[in-house]
Parts: sequence; structure tokens; C-alpha cells
Amino acid sequence: MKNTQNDATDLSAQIASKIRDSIVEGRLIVNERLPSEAELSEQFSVSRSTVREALKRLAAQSLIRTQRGAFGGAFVNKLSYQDAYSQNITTSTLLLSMNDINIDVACEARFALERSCVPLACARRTEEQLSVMRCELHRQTSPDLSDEEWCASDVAFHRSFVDCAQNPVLSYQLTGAVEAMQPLMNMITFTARSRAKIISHHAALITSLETQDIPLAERTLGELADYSMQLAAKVLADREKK
Amino acid sequence: MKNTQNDATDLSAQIASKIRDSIVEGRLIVNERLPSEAELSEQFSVSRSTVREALKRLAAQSLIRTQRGAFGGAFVNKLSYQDAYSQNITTSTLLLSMNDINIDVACEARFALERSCVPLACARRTEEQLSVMRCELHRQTSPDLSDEEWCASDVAFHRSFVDCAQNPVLSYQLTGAVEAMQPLMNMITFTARSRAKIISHHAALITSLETQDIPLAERTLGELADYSMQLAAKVLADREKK
DNA sequence: GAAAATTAAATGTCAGACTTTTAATTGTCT
DNA sequence: AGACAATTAAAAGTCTGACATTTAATTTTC
Repeated sequence: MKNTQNDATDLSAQIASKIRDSIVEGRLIVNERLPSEAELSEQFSVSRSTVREALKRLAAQSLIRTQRGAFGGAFVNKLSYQDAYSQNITTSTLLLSMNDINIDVACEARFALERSCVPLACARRTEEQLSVMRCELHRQTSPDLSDEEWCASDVAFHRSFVDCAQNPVLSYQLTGAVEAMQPLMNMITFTARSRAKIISHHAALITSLETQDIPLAERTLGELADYSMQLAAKVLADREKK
Repeated sequence: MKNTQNDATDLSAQIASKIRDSIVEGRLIVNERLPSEAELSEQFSVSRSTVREALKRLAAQSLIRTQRGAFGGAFVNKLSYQDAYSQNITTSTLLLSMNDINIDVACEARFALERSCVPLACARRTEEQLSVMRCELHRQTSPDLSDEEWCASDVAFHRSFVDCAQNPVLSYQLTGAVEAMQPLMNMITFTARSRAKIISHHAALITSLETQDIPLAERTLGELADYSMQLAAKVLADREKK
């Protein structure tokens, strides 16, 4: 459990790794101030530029934040849900786009994960969350919605569904599944007919939450997964033909 | 969907952000070579050090890799599952440890997520994966296992369970849930009695996979979640008393 | 006592030199 | 001609030292 990556890499990577370990293992605690760049460069016997490169690496992971001016410096950053979300989304998106994932595999994973919050969502959904979902559903019926707007609304709908479980850790872990699929979904919602069918499934999902009908919610998610895969297959087939 | 963070921050952060957008939005493709540091510093009209700090930020997110020597440079990195895994684990671990998450919330999320792969795991589990799980179960019966070893085996067991679903995207998305809980679980597996009970649940999980008994698997995961929460509550109560 | 000026300590940026690594190229020998 | 060795050039990695900018504490002034 030590030094995640301290091979024969650059000095700046080694130093970043050491400081990172200190943070992850709790030797440096939230809001604690690191030594100044000058002090660090003495401690590690490297130049200030090398220390700075190490610190920038940590800043990129939101592990530290820096503040200029007297009594400024580098501070251990309290990782917010917001920061964690956006890192998660970036990583998931790139993982999907760079590893030519089979779309069936992605759909299967997405709806399996969403299914995991069905019992909690049915038990705990609030009226406010239901109204957010109804509102998005209504937006989706508008025929002059661009593909991008449609997808954004779709994401908002499912995000809201996940949030119904009232469990922030669950919501965080599902971020990647819900948001990173957007580029993949973008290609399969061209026609009005496919939108209509998805809308009917969304309506069923809302009903299942309203009536706290767990089996209905699970069945609907399964149907949504199947239908998404069908559409994707059709799109791919058409593209093949062309 | 542009420029995730280009406010009044440093130049190096702005430049990193621009290049990151180019990668995420596909204007720079995998294995493409970026201009050399000297060229970039001309393009952006900044010094080479500033460019370097920007590149280090991207390297920290595994978005690029650098190579020294002639015909070296910075290349868009193909994000591997391995890289994505370790980033995911670091982020999840820090999120949990820095936001004093309620342990019940974490347990609830963990087992809800694991439940999402029950149907697929029961349908697809291979003999090889079952034998890995049996092997870990056997290790866990050894009384002279340290707490750390116990937890590592517990993680390996659940990771294997998740992998039974044969869906790499699902496995990736569950990484955080399975691995980042380790520090939390570390505190609740002190006594031999609690280990024995967990082992019996693990055995039931293996059985459920062998017999492809979905309800049994789901029930067992629920029991495991409940029991974990009980243990955690007891540990916290004892600590309170002290 | 409040406002303004000063100061000191940090990070941010820059310029330039030197080191090390690496692959292509060139040269040499068989 | 082909294999091996030496050369070379391009690039990242590191170092030094300077200057700019920001910021909070301190001091001065009114």
C-alpha cells in the first residue's frame, strides 16, 4: 500500500507521489499547509521548478489548492463532491471513448447500475424530486428539442431518479454511469419515434416511483436497456450499409 | 460543455484546460503527438516552464504521457482500465475520508451497488472465478490472518464477485464502491466472531452463484449490509464509552 | 481610531543554460 | 551488402536566478 508509482520516473513525479501518499494515508490533513516551495525544494534537494511541477500534478487531482501572497501557500484540499464528480465524469468519458467499448456492454452496465437504486428511490423519493422528473419529461415532449438538448434532459432525468435514493455516496458512484454515456446516447436518439418510446418508459418510471412499485421500476429499466440496444444496433447497421 | 475551468486562474491551468478540452472533445486523438514544449510555448506566448506545468497537470490525469529523446514529446495517452481504476480508487477514498460520511450511508451504497451485478453474475460466473472466490473464502478461515490481510482478502472476494458479471464497464464503475471502503471496513472486523459471521455470508454468496439463485444472492448481500452496519454501530458506541 | 501606505512572504512567470535520453543518421569494418 | 559502432540532433528533464503579482500583516499618517 505504499508509493503508488515511484519507479524510474522523473523527480517531479516521485515527489508528487510522496506527498500524495502523505495525504491519502492521513499524515497531512485537510487544510493543513504544506511547506513553501522554497522549503520543499530544500527538503527534497531539488530546484523550485521541480517542486512546482510536482505541486501542479497534485493540484490537477484536486489534492491541494494554492493561494498566493503572504501567508499563502499550498494547502491540502478537502475534496468536494463537485470536484469528485467532474473528475469521475472525465475519466469515465475518456475510458469509454478510447477503448471502443461495445455499446451493448455499456448499456447493460448503465441500467444494471441504475437498477441498484430502485428500492431506495421508491422508498424515499420526495415530491420535489418527482416534480423535477415530471418537468424534464414535459421538456422531452417538445418536438423542437435539439439532439443535444434532448440528451441533456435525459441525463437530468436519470440523475434525478438516482438522487431519489437520498444517498450521496450512491449518487456519486453512479455519476460516471449516468453522465459519461451521453456521447454514446447522442447517436441513437435521432428519430421522433424513438424519442416517443423512450418518453413512455420515462413516464412509467415516474409512475413506479409515485406508486412505489419496485418491480415496475426494475422492469421498465430493463426495457429501456433493451430498447437502447436495439436502437444502437439499428444505427450501426445503417452506418454499415452507407 | 466548454472549458471546464478557465476563470481567473493561472496561465498553466488555462493552458492545461484548453488542451484537455481538445482531448476530451476528440480534436486530439489517441497517440497523437502534441507540439514540443518549445513550440507550445510559442503558440500560447508563454514560457517553457509554464507549458511544462500545464503538461504535468495533464500527465497527472493520465491524459498524456511524455517521452524523452529525439522524436519524443508528449502524446495523447490511451486511458487504460488500470489507470482509470487507480484514479477512481484514489478519488473515492479521499471523498469518503474527507467528508465524514456516515458509515450507514456508505454501507448502504456499497451493497446496493454490488446488488446491481447479481443477475449477470449468476448467469455468467465461470468455474475459474468461483474457484478464486472459494480460495479467498478459505484464506479467511485462517485465524492468524492480520486485519489488513483479512480486509485485502475481503476486497478480492467482492471484486471477484463483481467480475463474475463479465462486464468490464460494470466492474470499473464498481471499483470505487468495492475498494474505497477498505479503510472503513478496517475498523469493524476486529473480533473472530464477526469474521465467522461474515464468512458464512460469503459462503452463501458462493452457493448462490453456484446454483444461480438470484434471490439468495440479493438476500445475502442485504444481510451483509445490515450486519456491517451493526458492527460499525457497536464499534462507534464502544469508542464513545472510552 | 480609522484610513492609507509600507512591507514581507508567498506564488506566478520568464529567460537561459545545462543534462540526459533516445532514435535516426552516418561512418567503418568485414 | 550488411552488421556494428560512432555521431548527431531533438526533445524532455533539471537548475539558477531574476522579476511580477498578490495578499495579509504591520506601520504610518491624519
